[in-house]
Amino acid sequence: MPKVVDAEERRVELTDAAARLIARAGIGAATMRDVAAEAGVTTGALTHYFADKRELLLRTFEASLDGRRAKRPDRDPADAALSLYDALAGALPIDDDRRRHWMVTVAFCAQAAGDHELAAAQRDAYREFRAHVTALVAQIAPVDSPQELAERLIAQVDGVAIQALFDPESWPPLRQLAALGHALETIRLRPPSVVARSDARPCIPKITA
Amino acid sequence: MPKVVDAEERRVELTDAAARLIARAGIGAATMRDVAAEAGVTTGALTHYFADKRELLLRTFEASLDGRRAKRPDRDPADAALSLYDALAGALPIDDDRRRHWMVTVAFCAQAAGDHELAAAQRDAYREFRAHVTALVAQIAPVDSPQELAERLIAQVDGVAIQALFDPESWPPLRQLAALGHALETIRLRPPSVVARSDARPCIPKITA
DNA sequence: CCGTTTGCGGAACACTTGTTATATATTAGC
DNA sequence: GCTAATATATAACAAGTGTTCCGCAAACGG
Repeated sequence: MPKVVDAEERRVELTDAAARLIARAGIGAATMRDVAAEAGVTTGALTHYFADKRELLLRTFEASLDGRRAKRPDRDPADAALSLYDALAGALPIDDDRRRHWMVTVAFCAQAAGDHELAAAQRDAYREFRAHVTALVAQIAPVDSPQELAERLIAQVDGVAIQALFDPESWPPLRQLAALGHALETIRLRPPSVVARSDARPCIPKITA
Repeated sequence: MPKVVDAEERRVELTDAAARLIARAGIGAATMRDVAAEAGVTTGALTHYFADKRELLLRTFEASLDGRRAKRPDRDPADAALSLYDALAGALPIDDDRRRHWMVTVAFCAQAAGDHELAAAQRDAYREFRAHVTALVAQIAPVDSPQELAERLIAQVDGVAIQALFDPESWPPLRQLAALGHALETIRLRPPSVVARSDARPCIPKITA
């Protein structure tokens, strides 16, 4: 056997370069040659690890997802409130990493239009995220529909993220986090069942009017 | 003078074709020739009305914005609540028109990465929308910060829209409108006296920005 | 009716694209 | 050291790209 090289690790390096390039110069600048150059190789290496550009893009998106998941701080799994906060904060473009992931996501969405398989990947990623947040919400607040509450939280965060992406001046990180904090307050404030429960984990103060 | 033709109207026809194509097959399929074909002309006509492809894309985005604005039902301007509902519902992909606009927006965002001018156009469009919604909110609910409430409403709607775009099965129109309705309830449920924002302690872990 | 100006089809151009094929270097097992 | 297999550089290719240019048809002002 020849030169030993972890193919999967190599793929990560390449998709990382692709992500960097996409975030910096847009999907239009992400040509095969340029991605290869960004990774410090040539197209020969690229085609060796990816069947075609479409697969490169798909893997780049998935690798970006995995990267974000891996970067979630591992907290005490019993503390669902903190985990929920981490999950939602992970979707805010408040540092280069998260901003990069959002750029990749936007580029991927644009490419997914008219491409059934890419669209399915995007949809499934969202569904998984929703399931994750829903489970956390269910642990914290036994509302009648944890899924709807989770969707509301995700929508809130994503909406802020979209605006922050192209108007960072109006949305400095602290402001984004403040918006997230406000959204999380609703867990304690709105559902009457939660207000009644006094044993709810008191990470966020219960506000009594 | 030669054949009389309203240049601006012609441009709208062309950008309309571009928008249709982008929504149907993605930004990648929106080549000069294909856009021309979609409009029933050739590239000669396209280049006659737009300096280059970049300008075509920019105008397509702006035309899509204008088109949506024009399609807002003109209600009694005194009824700010209805106007607010219209404005927000206009951002939900609940019919072909609105879905088309969202597809154009996503494609535009993807292209705006790394392009300062396009990014500015996207940002300004958002800011204008925010100002509009803020004004309506201020008319309805005299909260301490109508802008923050407006931002929250917009974020909620946009977040739902993003998810609905690529997972329409999970987000039929009625469900999207239900989410909007729920978001609007907060205006009446949380009057300024109850909000009590000043003493809301953020007992949430800090994240380095 | 004529000259001029505009609208636009159509082809040509220069270049970039994704992809494929080939050559070379590198390494593991024997 | 030989062989075989892999990793990657390099070059070539065909298709498609945005853009430019030319030419003709149409229609207004005179």
